[in-house]
Amino acid sequence: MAVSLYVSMTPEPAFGEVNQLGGVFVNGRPLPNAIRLRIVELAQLGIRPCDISRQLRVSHGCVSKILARYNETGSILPGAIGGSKPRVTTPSVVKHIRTYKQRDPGIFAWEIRDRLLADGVCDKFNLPSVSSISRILRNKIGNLSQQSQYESSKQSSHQPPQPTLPYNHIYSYPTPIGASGTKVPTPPGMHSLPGHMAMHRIWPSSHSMQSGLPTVNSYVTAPSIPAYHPPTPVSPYMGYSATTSAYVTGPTWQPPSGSALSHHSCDNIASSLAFKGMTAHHRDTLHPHTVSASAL
DNA sequence: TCCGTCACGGTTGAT
DNA sequence: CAATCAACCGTGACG
Repeated sequence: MAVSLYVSMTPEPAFGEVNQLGGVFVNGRPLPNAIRLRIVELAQLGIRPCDISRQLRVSHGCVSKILARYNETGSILPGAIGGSKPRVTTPSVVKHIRTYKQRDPGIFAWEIRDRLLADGVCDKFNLPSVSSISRILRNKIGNLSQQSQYESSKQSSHQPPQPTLPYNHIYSYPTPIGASGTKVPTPPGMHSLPGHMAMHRIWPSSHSMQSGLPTVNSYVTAPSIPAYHPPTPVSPYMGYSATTSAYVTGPTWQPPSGSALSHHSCDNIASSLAFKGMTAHHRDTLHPHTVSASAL
């Protein structure tokens, strides 16, 4: 069912839906990291998934999924949503194209294409089309002199996180998940979490979790689930604030763009429990498609 | 009653 | 610049 809580008709996500357990969620969007974290923590305390489900008012399917993922990958974080993997324009290909272009600025796209094939950079299956190469030349290599590389253009380009950051980046993906295999060619072992700029915008979580693990009791002992709080148009997750006031000092829901982000680094949970024990390495198993780029 | 799984309707972001 | 597409999401229902 998931009663919809549209308050008036605001197009913004200043609403949520209520599941059968009375929990608030936003369809299509991940649960806040704070909730994910609590699911894992409660599970680690030996609380059964069904109880976690009831306590946090998250569907048991979701609890199951999050716990399963955590057990498998060590991450509480959701996967990378959206986007599509570069099918042919992998960083390696871009790099080669760039090299060709540097060596011969007058080179044609079709010549580049031939060379990619000839040099074994691509085979006939992943050979970029001429138009793709043109686009690469235009978009990614357009300014050879100042950009060192595709990667750097991707990563160093956002020095101060702009409010227009893509949503996905609010999550700190301490894993190739976010960078998921081919997306961002983050070398293994990286811990270049965008974590410091994570989550400010949306999820009300983790602000008050200054240091690592919050003591679980802070919410475990909460008066278990007062009657569902009628949500206000503020944050779809404010229902949680009732039981876990510690979590909800954060910003309320903001429209995904243009909102003034008050940035203090806050995504500590990612670094604390986002991974069991491990800090920055060993993430190979993380994603079913941690593919291809590894071969680069 | 618990829990794993999956269809569904949804969002997101690269191409 | 809009559309497309494939990734992911949590819910809810089934077994």
